[in-house]
Amino acid sequence: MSETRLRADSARTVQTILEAAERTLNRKPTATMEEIAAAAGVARTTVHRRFATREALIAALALWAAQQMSDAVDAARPETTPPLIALYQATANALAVKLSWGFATNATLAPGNEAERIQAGIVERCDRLFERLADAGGLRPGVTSLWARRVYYALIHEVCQDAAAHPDTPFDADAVATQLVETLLHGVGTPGTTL
Amino acid sequence: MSETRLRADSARTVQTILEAAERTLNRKPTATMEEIAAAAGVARTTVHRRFATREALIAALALWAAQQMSDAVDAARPETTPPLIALYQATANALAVKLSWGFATNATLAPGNEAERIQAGIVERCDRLFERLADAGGLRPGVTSLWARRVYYALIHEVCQDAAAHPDTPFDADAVATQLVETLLHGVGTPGTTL
DNA sequence: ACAACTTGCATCACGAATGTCGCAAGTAGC
DNA sequence: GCTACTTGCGACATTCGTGATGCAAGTTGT
Repeated sequence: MSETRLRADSARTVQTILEAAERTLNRKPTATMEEIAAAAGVARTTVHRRFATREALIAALALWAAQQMSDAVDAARPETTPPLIALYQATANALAVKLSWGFATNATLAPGNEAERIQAGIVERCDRLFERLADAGGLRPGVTSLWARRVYYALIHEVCQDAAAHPDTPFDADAVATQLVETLLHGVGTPGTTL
Repeated sequence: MSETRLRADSARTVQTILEAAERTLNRKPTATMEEIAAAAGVARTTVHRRFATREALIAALALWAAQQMSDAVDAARPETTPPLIALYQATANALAVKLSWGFATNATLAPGNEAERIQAGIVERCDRLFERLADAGGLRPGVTSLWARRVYYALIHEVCQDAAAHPDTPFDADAVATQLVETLLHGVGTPGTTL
């Protein structure tokens, strides 16, 4: 386990490649190593020097993004802050990250991946947040914290998909987070309406 | 434009291939023609005889699924039935179809595709349904019919993803549709709660 | 039974993408 | 300035998926 010392430019190259990979794969998930390298402004062989295989590159990308997402959620202190406040904060933070790392956060990973473990950790904290919300009487009767989280995830996904489809229009994370949480809690219907 | 007469077994083969393609590609979107052919119990060359290219196969698959979905929505008479009733009916019908044709309804198509036009038609009818719902006062102020439809689609997608992940557990389309519409209209939160 | 059609199988050509290597040139760090 | 590291470039082998073709065998429909 000898840690090879890296020169400064080397670390920068890795960053550049990861960012370019995200950009490229987000637009076109089947993009080749060639295209990714071109987007990063480096030769294809250089990419292979840093990431032995395509799979390794994507794994590194997913791990990097998962770390960012985990930090973004933690920044909302979901365990201690009042549930609704934490929910809003975590949403705004997560949206910003997911918008920048759309591909990396959705990438299909090989089982046993490190990124998968981190994502599982996020889901866990998210579930606990909704449980706290439920305990505080914030969830309608009949709604489990698990279902709430699934709906929550679905809304985040939808919002990011839409934002990615319109890269020209500006994205106000706070406004979108507000609308998202509002919809999550109250839906789109008039309070009285029912089947 | 001479319509070639087909023998009965030929038509059956096409059906078999399409169903096998759906099954196979749903589990593994990158599956090869070889794997699809194997799943259909035919030789790879036979698949190529029916569908010149892989793209053509997927296009046919998407078209087939889009037709089914369109019919499923129409069966709810979304233009004439009271909005909430139509919404529920269309949901239950659509869920059943989307569960059987998960890959085909999500497949990325080449622009100008026939299936894409049908899907656009569905979206249009769906939007009109939500507009009717809005006109009837069924949507909260501030909620546009477009946002309502986006949330609706997101919920459908989420529910089907989850169902596909647990193929062993039975799927009660009616129960799920009820929960889905309920959540769509009222969200997961307690009525009074707000930010 | 006969003709037309369809399928399976083996084979081939082709292109695309991946991954590896060696060498020359350039750059960071001391 | 010297050394060690990194990069770009060109070349190569390999693998994989696609698509086409010819032929023998089997099936359908009449």
